[in-house]
Amino acid sequence: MPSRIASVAVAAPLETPLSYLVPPELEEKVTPGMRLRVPLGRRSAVGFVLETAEGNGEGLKPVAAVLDDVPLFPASLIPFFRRASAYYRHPVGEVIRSALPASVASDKSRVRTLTEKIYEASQQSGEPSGAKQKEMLAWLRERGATPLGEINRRFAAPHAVLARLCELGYVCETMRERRRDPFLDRPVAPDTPPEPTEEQAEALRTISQALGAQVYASFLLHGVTGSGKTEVYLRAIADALRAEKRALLLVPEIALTPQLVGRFRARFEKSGTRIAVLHSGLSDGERYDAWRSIARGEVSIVIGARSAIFAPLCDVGIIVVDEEHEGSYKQGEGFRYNARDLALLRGQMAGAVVLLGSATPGLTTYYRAQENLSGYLPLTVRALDRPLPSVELIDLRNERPEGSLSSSLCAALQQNLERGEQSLLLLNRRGFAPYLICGDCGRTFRCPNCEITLTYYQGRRRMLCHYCDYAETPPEVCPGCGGDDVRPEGSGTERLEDEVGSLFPGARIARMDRDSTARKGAHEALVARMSAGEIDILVGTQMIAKGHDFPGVTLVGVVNADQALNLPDFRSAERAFTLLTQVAGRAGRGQNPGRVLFQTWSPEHYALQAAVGHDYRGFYAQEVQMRRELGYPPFGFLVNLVFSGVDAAKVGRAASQLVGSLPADPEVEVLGPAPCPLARLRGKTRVQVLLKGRRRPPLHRFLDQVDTLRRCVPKAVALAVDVDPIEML
DNA sequence: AGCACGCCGACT
DNA sequence: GTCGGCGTGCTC
Repeated sequence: MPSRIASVAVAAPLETPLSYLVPPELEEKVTPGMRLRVPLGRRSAVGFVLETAEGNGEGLKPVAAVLDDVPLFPASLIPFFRRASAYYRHPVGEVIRSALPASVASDKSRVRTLTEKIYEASQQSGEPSGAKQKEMLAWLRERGATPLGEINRRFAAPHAVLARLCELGYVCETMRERRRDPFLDRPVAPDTPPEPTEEQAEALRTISQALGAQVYASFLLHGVTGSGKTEVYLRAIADALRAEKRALLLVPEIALTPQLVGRFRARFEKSGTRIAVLHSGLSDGERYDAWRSIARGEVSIVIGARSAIFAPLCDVGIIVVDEEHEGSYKQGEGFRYNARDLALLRGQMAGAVVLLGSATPGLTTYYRAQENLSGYLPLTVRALDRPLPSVELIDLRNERPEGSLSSSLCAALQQNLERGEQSLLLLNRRGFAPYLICGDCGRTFRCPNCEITLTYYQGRRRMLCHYCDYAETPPEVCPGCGGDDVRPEGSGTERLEDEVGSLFPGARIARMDRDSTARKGAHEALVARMSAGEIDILVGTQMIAKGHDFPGVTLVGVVNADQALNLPDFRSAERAFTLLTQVAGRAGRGQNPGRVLFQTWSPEHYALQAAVGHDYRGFYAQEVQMRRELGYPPFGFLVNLVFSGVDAAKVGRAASQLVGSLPADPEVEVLGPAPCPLARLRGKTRVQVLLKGRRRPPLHRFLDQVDTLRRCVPKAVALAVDVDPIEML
């Protein structure tokens, strides 16, 4: 006898979905996108319905319960989840679980939907007799539907009055699901859209045409810093909304500031367009509310970081990825997806326009545009015709400064202070010093769990590991030789801040890095102080290079421009060029022209030379040649297999064994096993095997072999498959 | 991931 | 003899 069968992605590392019998009384509710409780072995688990069909239900267990009233995501997203799962070699159930807000994915922490009472003036004309009643009714008539919370804020003890107004029929009371969203609480004034420049208008015409065609198209919006990419996003999205479509905007987490959200609200809210903001600062409840609201179709624009690519939005017309080159779009563990790449996939599957924006596009993105695999929309002119800042290199080999700052950089800072203009100093390293060393015996202090030195923090008198939570108090005397000359070596932002403080005693100095912005609101506060001109010199890590427009900054100094170049990674030149170009772009955004100084030991390096000349094309030409010769992206594709476990011998054995059993394949190069650059992390030994292929399909077929062989990897060794890795530390 | 089964060492 | 160690394998 045929029965209803549901294919369920269980939130567990199972390669395939499981089939369950749908009891007749649940048939109506078991539809794609629904969350279920299903029996799994001797326990039960959460699962997501992928599809249902008629079939032979013999031997199948029945669905235990349906956990939602409405699906958590539209059925149209399911093929997308499946493709993402196949591409990144990660179980579908886990893919869906990491897509959903944490509170929904497990049913341990159950989030209750908050409701609130809404009061609205009815059609009934006339006036009540009481003065208080009159006042409140007039207020409600003017405001429209108002939640009780707001009425409470305006009127003291409104209950009796409200009840009477309802009784008389002047006001109706309804319940509504409450939305909690800190970004959307503050009022914003509508903006006046600026007239697009010629280049912006040209880009918008092209995008508009693609939107009209209602088929997939991708574009690179290549705009120098300050050229007005956001205005293009705003207008392109407005265009999509006019065609009854919805929009998704991805931004790097750091850019998720009130400013950006504010610009979108100012542009769209007056027309009643609802915006949802998904960001890491949301509580479980807030995230859940935003998600539900999107799933119910109440939202037209979703703004969010990486994971927003999975937002349950229907009828997506346009997906914008701002700062598409950013590494933060790649999730570094678990389900290791890249939201930028998934944006292209989702756009393809939805027939949407995908707009990738950057001043320094990722090499692969630019290559795709060169090969006409996507459209190319250049913005070369800075708004208000501001010139690009002048960039100079300071050769540290000639200067050999005593502290971190060369005399030229000091002089420039001094000059800027005298003029009353602001400066940024970039040093991409947190803490006081990267390590402590004993001056007598040379002993350094390492993390017992990780293969790195402990970073010294002078303010806190602590040594901290930046990878695990390990912390210890620095010793007074060297535990090895008893010497008392234990001293910090090298410098980080904390030391630089001190140094700058003693060089310029009168200056107002602040520091921006992950440590100084850990507290909620601290980052925002620093940005506000900087914008208000209350800081003369801002010292910081790459955080200062991103997302902010400080018009008062006319000098940018990079303390160690080589740092990014010396990482063991084929992308180090690209990363250095991007960082330097981005930070250089912070100078001279206001009235006065900008000046940028890079301190370096290798001034001849092409990444530095290109950054000096604001020469993306020059950098690209050099870099692409190297990539072509070595078969790196975009001329080849990589998959990194990372083995890790507490027992070093087992990890090594598992890796060698797997590599030994892999069949020879002319299309795939197997490099390794070799220790990861961070050979030990959080107490686990890590070994990697890098797979390299000139073409994607054979490489992915090869991964089927890996999937088969991974069954032989003992449980004590974890194997992570990282498709298109961007950091291999 | 759980959770059980299973096959080897020191205990009532 | 059994309590429990964790290595291996399965979950519709």
